[in-house]
Amino acid sequence: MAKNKNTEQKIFDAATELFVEKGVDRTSVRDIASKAGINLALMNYYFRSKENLFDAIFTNLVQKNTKDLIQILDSDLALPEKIRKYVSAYIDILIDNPLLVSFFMAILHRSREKITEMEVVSNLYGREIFTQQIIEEGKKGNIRKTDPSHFFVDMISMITFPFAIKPLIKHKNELSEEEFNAFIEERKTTIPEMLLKTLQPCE
Amino acid sequence: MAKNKNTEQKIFDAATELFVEKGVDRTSVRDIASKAGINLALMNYYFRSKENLFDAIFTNLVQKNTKDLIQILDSDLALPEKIRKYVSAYIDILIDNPLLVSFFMAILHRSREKITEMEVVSNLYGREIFTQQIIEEGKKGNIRKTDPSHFFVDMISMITFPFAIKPLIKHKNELSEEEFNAFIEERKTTIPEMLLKTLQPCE
DNA sequence: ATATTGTTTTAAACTAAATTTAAAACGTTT
DNA sequence: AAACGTTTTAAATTTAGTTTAAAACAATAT
Repeated sequence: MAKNKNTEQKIFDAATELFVEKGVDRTSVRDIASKAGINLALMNYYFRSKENLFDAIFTNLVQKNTKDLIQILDSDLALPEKIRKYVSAYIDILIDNPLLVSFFMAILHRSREKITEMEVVSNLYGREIFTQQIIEEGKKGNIRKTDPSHFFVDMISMITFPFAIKPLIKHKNELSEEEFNAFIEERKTTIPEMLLKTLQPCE
Repeated sequence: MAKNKNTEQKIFDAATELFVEKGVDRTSVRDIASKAGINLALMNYYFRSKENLFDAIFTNLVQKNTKDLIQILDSDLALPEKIRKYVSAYIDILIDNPLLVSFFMAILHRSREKITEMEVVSNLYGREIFTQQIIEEGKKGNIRKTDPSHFFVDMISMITFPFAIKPLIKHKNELSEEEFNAFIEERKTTIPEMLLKTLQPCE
């Protein structure tokens, strides 16, 4: 009974480490088995396939890291504060978890449709409270009338995409790793600035 | 002599079609050979590897489609007009070439570094004239002083990323294919609006 | 016209990786 | 300790990409 959980966990842990280290595709099931000190076939016994194992790890990783994000969107903070916090928290997560970015890329690559089926991801998108908040504030005239679906897409695009093209940004701006991180840190203020400016009612 | 070009082209065409249809990873070299009606080994004879064939197709595709984009950025149009045209042209390209998006994802997935080495892609990024224009206009006080590298990243993020997460957007907003395209069409105006608003000097 | 040389094509082999199978080992329950 | 379910193992199978060695073909020189 203890051994049971143990083996499954050993596979999970070994795979996680290797996936971070070498990327999903460059990690073979044999690598995982050898690192976990188990037989090759056990990977298929516990997780039906490498793909499945990947999903399990990804789901776990997203779940752990995105609770806060959802809480922020669903909170009763005022829009400016909420947006600043959200952007900042989201960026911190992506800085701390390079794995998350490459996993996301891996999924978008394999089959873009798949992302829809993954509840953990789907859950992050289009929170009702935040959507309503933008509509309400628009009605009240506190902000310019804004389509929440565009606004949300704008926001997550500006947060996420730069991580996807990190090597390109580094190369084109001749940034070291630290300088890239500084660049990203700057975005914690530039992105909310831009978003809030669009929301301004003043013409 | 004719046969020569013929075979190479047949491989190229068959691979392109299959890559669109099933994605790069789910297309085997045997599929390509069979569709092109050629022997398996010819794929390696003409293109050294599947990866190479992929690169050839991608490079060709990008080259064909991005000449206009570069021209717009390098033109002497005023900023507002330039931004509107660029966003619109870029979106049109991505609507017309779903392959471009999935290829881009494929590359970012395999090795994010690779994108840096691909001149066709690297060329699109950080055009000197556009960068200078933003700095100059800032100095003249025509626009708010703006960091061109952030501005450019914001722009391409908002243009590109929504295509990457198309299934998620469709699903969450319950959009049909046509409605998604309409949504994207709207972005031809919302994105420039947002970008131009950030540039406004008025405080 | 035929031999030589270079190019293109073929069939078969090789390699590496994921997955499946069938049986052995282990534990629990009766 | 017998029977049953669970876990583990070693070996086989399958699927891909790539390589090899030779055959077919084409062009040119003898």
